[in-house]
Parts: sequence; structure tokens; C-alpha cells
Amino acid sequence: MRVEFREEDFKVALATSVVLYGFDGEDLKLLIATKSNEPFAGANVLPSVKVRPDEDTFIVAKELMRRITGRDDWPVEILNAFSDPYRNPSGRVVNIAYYGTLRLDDNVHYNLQRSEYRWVKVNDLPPLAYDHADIVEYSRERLKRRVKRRPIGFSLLPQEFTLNQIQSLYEQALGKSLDKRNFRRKLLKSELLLETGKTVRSSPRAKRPSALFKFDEKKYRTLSLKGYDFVYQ
Amino acid sequence: MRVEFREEDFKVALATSVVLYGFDGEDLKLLIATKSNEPFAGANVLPSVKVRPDEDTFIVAKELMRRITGRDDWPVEILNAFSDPYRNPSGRVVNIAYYGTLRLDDNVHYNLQRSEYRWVKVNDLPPLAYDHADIVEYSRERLKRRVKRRPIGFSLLPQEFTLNQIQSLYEQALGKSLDKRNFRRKLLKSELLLETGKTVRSSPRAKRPSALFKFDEKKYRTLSLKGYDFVYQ
DNA sequence: ACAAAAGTGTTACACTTACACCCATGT
DNA sequence: ACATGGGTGTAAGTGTAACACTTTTGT
Repeated sequence: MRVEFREEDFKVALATSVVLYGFDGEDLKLLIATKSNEPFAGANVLPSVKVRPDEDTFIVAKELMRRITGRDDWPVEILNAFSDPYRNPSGRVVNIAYYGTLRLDDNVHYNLQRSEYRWVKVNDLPPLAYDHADIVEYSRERLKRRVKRRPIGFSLLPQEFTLNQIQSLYEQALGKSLDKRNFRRKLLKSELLLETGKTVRSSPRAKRPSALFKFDEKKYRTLSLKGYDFVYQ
Repeated sequence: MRVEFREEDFKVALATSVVLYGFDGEDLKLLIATKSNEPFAGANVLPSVKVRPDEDTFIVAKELMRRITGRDDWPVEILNAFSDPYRNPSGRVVNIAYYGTLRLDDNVHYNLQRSEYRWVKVNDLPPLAYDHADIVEYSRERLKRRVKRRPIGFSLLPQEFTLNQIQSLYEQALGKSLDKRNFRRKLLKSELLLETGKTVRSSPRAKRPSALFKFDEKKYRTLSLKGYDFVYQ
């Protein structure tokens, strides 16, 4: 096996990109950035930074999220490595991308301080530079899997939400429409939702108010331990 | 965004490990190697090589497989990047691991030329050096997912196989036993198996011979296109 | 009263699970 | 004839999918 590392082998640079999905109660969105410097100045990209040789990619990715949004207290996991030798014109840069899901409320600085960053609807993404469209594509598959197998609402939905909101989130994540009655039956049968007794009007045009639910976190933890799988095909 | 790469950022080395699963008709096995040089001389590891800064990790991984087994014509996909800063004592080495499944027959050099490499039963793995046990653990989850959702037999099973063999493969991959009648019903209903009319005796002790089946590749391709999912929970 | 979105049930079908004995063959 | 592993069926229960109207509320 060719495993003796020599000095000339240590010539690769690392970067990390974060793929952050947020749901504002209406639209599923993705955080993107506009590049200010060359190469690709002005182009849209995923939020990205280089990782110095002594740094941990995960920690750097979390710092990046915190710098942009002011927080990083949501689920984040590694997505994959993107390592095509020519993906970056500056040299051999391996990108180790992370993926997270969060709720877009006032706590996350929804209107990001720096206009460099913005949330865009996932169904309305602009073209992205480098291989970032590939990274997004990959992350969308991951998101679909997560949505199908876990009640992801904890991280994406508001603390209190309507059944129509959660259905809309699922529809946007899976890219297809779902039957309202079947969706509700399945969701309610899981017993992961608690009625709050509260209601909201979904829009000024809506006359009848909608019931608000919240997640039963205790129940979820219990079911999780038992290897519970939600599975929405 | 901190994205200007400088010379001192290009100080990381790349390696790739391959996680190869093989099935010999009886046992599900994993290819491991014994390290001949320091560090960790004598220890068990996944087959691994360094990747030079101008090389493509996937190509290097395929070359490694070919060097060890004489072939590389089976499904291979990226597993993940393993990038803990201190995972390798020689310096910052990011490992981009690949994962493949193959049948262990005479075409693959089952008794590998160099005793450095060997196939071990997945349920009987020795301890591995570096973070290779983590990589294997990760790959086992991937294998489970694949087995559940795709008829993986194409790549792992012999060209002609018995229903007991395929069940044994599934049981080893999923780590649990399955009901024989239910398993057969599900498999036959999928209509992906063709009877060959041939039989074999599974062992010298077995009196009654077992029927041999093969995959209906055409049907599989048709179903695949339609987004068919096998799903064995 | 009407406009708007919220909410609600039934039926047919497909799939899953649990379960134990007979069969074919070689010795 | 017996030992060995190969092979088979049924019934109950559970989940899925398709489908359209009534209810509540604000204006």
C-alpha cells in the first residue's frame, strides 16, 4: 500500500460549505451568498470558507453559520466531500460540506446583517458557481430522506404550527403534493403532535382560523430510542 | 467569507480507503489489509493509499481495488470524508472513502496474491487502526440502506443463486433473521427472479437439492427507471 | 349571504406478520 | 427408513390511496 506521506503530498487545501435549509412557516428556503472577490465575483455560491490545515472542518462550518446567522444551535451533519481535482480554479481544494435545518424566526437573524447573504426559496434557486449546484442537489436528496424517515419538524417548523404548514413543508421538501386527509391521519396517528388549543389565521384573506399544534418532544425521544421510523413514502 | 487561498493553506494530504463487501455464497465478507510499515505496522486496516494533490480520489480508489483484486468492475460509490484533524499521526490527512459490493468468485482473485490482504466475515472483524472502525461502521449503515431499498443481488450474489443464499445475504447485511416464507413471497412477487431450472446441493450433508435462480436484469432496469424501490424493512 | 380556507370519513386494496408441517433426495 | 435441509399456505391485522363535501369564521 502506498501510504508513506511525504512533504509533497501535503499540498491540498480544504474548504467547507454549509447547506442550510430554513422554513419560515410558508416557504422552504436555502441560504446563499454572493461572492465579493475573484474568482467568480458577483456569482452566487453556498456560504463557504477555507479550512486551515490544523482546523476541524465541522468546527469551522459551525463558526461560519454562527457568523452569518448569529446562531448555530440546530442539527448539523456532514453532507459529503466534494473533491473533483479541478472543481476550484485556485488549486486542489477539497470541499467538505455540511448540512443543517433550522426554523426561520426572529431569533435567527432573518434579515441577515450583511446583504452578502440571503435566503432564497428552494424552488427558485439562481445558478451557483463552482460545483455548488451539485452540492445542493446532493443535499436535497438527503433532505428528502430525512423528511421521509424522521419528523424533522423539530428543527424546521416554528414552535407552534398548523397542520397546513407542516404539510406545505413536506410538499416542498419532497417536491410533490400530498393528500390532505391522508397526511393528517398519518401525522395524528403518530401521536407526536400536541394540540395547543390556540389558533391563528393563516392569512388576512383566511376567515376561519387554523389550529396550532406543537411537537411532543418527550414522546419523540421515547419513540426514537425504540428505533421509530416515521417513513412518509 | 474567508476564501482567499494562500500557500500555507495547501498543507493537507489526501488518502482514500476502500470498503469492499463481498459475498461468497455463504458469508458476507469485508476486505482488510495488514499494515507492513510504521505507523501501526502489523495492525489491520482498510485497504488505503495516499492520493497525490493532482489525483482524483475516485480514480485512485479504483486503481487500488484493481491492484488488490485484479478487477474493479462492480458498483462503487463515495462513502464519505473522514477528516478529524488528528486521525492520522503523520499530519493532517483527509480520508475520502469509497464503498463497493462484489461477488466473490474465481474471477475476483479470491485468494489474493499477496497475503497482505484478506477477506474476513463481517461478523468477525478484528480491531482496525486509525479511525477505520468508524469508516466500517458508517459503511455498514450504508449497506443496510442499500439492501433495504435495492435488490443488491446483482453485485453481491453469484450469477445463479438459491433463495436460501439470498436470504442469508440479507440476514447478514441487516444483522437480523428473516422469516423464510415471507421473504420468499416478497422476493418472488417482485418478479425480479428467473428460474434457471437448475439445482445444486448446498452442502454434502444436504440431500435435497436447491433451485437456482438468476436476476431478471431487463426487468430490473425497467422498474428502476420507474423509480422502483424494493424496501425490505 | 358569501367568500375563503379549515377540517373531516369511508372503502377497497395491498402489504405485513405470525406461524408449522410436508417434501424431495441421498445415504 | 431416516436424516437433512428445501420448500410451501393461510388468516388476521395493519397501512395506503383515492376520493368530495361540510364547517367555521370574517367581511
